[in-house]
Amino acid sequence: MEIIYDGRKHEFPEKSTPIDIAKKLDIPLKDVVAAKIDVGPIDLKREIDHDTKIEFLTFKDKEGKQVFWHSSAHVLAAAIKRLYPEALMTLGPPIDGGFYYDFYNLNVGDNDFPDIEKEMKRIVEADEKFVRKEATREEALSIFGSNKFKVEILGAEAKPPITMYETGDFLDLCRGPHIPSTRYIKAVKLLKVAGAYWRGDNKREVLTRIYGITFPSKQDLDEYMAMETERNKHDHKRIGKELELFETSPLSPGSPFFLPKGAVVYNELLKLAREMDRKYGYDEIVTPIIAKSEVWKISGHYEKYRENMYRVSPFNAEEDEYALKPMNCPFSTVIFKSKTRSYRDLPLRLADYGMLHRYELEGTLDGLLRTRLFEQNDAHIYVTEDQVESEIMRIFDLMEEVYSLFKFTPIMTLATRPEQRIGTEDEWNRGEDILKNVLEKRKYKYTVKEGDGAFYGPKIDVYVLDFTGRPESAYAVFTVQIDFNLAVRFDVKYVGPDNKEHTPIVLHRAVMGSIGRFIGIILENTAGDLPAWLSPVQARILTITERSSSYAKEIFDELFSAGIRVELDDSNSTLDYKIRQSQLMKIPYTIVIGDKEAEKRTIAVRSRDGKTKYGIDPKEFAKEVKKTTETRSQ
RNA sequence: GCCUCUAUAGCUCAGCGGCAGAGCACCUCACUUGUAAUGAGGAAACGAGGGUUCAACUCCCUCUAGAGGCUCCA
Repeated sequence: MEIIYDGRKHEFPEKSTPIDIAKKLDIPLKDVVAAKIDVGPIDLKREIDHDTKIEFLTFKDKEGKQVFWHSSAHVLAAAIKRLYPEALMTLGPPIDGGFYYDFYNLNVGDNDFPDIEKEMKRIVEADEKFVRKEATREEALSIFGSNKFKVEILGAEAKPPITMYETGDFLDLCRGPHIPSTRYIKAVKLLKVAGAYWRGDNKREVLTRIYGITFPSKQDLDEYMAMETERNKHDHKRIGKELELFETSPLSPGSPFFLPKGAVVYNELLKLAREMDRKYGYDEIVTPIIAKSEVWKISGHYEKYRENMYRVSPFNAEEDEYALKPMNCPFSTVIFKSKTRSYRDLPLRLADYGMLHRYELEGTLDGLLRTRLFEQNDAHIYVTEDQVESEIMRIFDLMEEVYSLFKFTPIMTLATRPEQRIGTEDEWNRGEDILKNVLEKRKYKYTVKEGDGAFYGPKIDVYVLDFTGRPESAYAVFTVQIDFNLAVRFDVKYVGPDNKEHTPIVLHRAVMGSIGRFIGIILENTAGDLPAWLSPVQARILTITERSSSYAKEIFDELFSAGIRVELDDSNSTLDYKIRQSQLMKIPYTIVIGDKEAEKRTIAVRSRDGKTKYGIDPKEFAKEVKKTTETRSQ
């Protein structure tokens, strides 16, 4: 078959699939589908619209979803145009979970959704065809000239011929492709309305962004809604409240208050962090939480980061300004410089778990995941140039050991040189090469974020997905950064084998992002079913009647002195009730004590999945729990 | 910081321009129970400050806090 793409003819075997074509021409699959409209049938999961004979991908394919939702965005825009003629259309792309469309000069809230949805359904039921039209730039400008956003698009990126799609009385600039007709959209749901900046630039116009999702059947929508409900169960803020782990208070917005149970989890993770750091050759240091702002002026952060710092003046205004530290970096230099260092001292690994304060903007706070106060399991490693790679490998060894304890799906990114940066091109080249090299050697899948590095060096970040696997809700948990800046700024030197002074390179790393964030991520991933070693209460003892109270107390004492985190519930409510409470608190082991147990001096152990074992020896149980706690097995 | 929304009891949620409602949790009493909610009774709330009104929890404004986005970010 013959395919015309970009003005040139390409010859393909008759049975070529769009995937083959996309690969050969090195273009996105969806463009092939668009091109294919004029080409004729190709063997792929597909549907053909019986009226238009247009072939399109089914909703089941990822590309098909994108096409479907993109078309839905057009339907939304068409509905808005009818209901709010004064609104200006801008852009409306498909996204991972649906689509959005940005409007200028539109003021709606979610209470308007029912009306908009109704209008969309009207368009859907009208069975409007998506008709592709072509125009020259001049023709397009005459059509969209009154819309400055469309004019900007036409000026900036659209290459002639300009393509437009018409749906009924609605015409929009669009590359396509689209589904043949609106009638394939069987279920419509608008999700949320949000403000967004034109071109993502917070100095440009604020647009009204409406998010929505559509499906080819009502049933798909129902499934989606069920999934959303399930997702809600994984919300760490909810879980934190229900399991009595942490609170938030207007007394200190953005700073979590860990309750006794939450503090147990917190400290268990700190313990893990310390054990790992010890194993991998780190020394822990403890440094001030507040210091003269001078420090950040030297480091360069003051210039860039001042707005996010908690700055304080002591009693006399003339005194130097102080600031709560937003990062630990500069303090490790004081430790390094406390004596003359030799190349034999390197790598020097200094771990610092200091409390950090960053005045994050109000709208960005998010439970434990984004806070104003947090504690990183942070470290700074001073290395010579030829130690950089092996040291980063070692950091990843540590990371893998920690992450193997959790069922995480990590996403890795390599962030490269930003526009505003310090250090030589040569340093950046070498730094980025080393990071790339490490990623390749470890066979990690990663994406490159061009220009996203720190001003002082490139970095690798690791994000963890929540249980729905949606990348937009991923938070960075791990980071490793190469820093060309710190040692220079603070005049840090070591003596090399040549008996001359050299400037070390500093590596920054954080394994858990912050302890609090890590807890949040774990809660989202487990829905609160923490592994026994991390559970604030590992076992709860329930009595069936008051007759068993004294034996239950004996068991409690025994487990407690064995170091197990145990609770006793000998209240006089029913067993069913107590079981339910224990289950709701997600306690790994529920121990039931009745007459039979007291008589035989055993316990009955119910695990979280509802399975119960009777006649267990309490000593054996204690031993088992202690072992799983120490080895951190599931 | 920007956009939209929200704020009623410890929690989840009703409600209305004219006396504040429920379920769970809590307290008391009864019940003494074998693997996900025993029954009865009781105590407990309209985020803060202005304004409109005879009257505001309800309408308007400001503030504070929260949710979801945007911009940021461990």
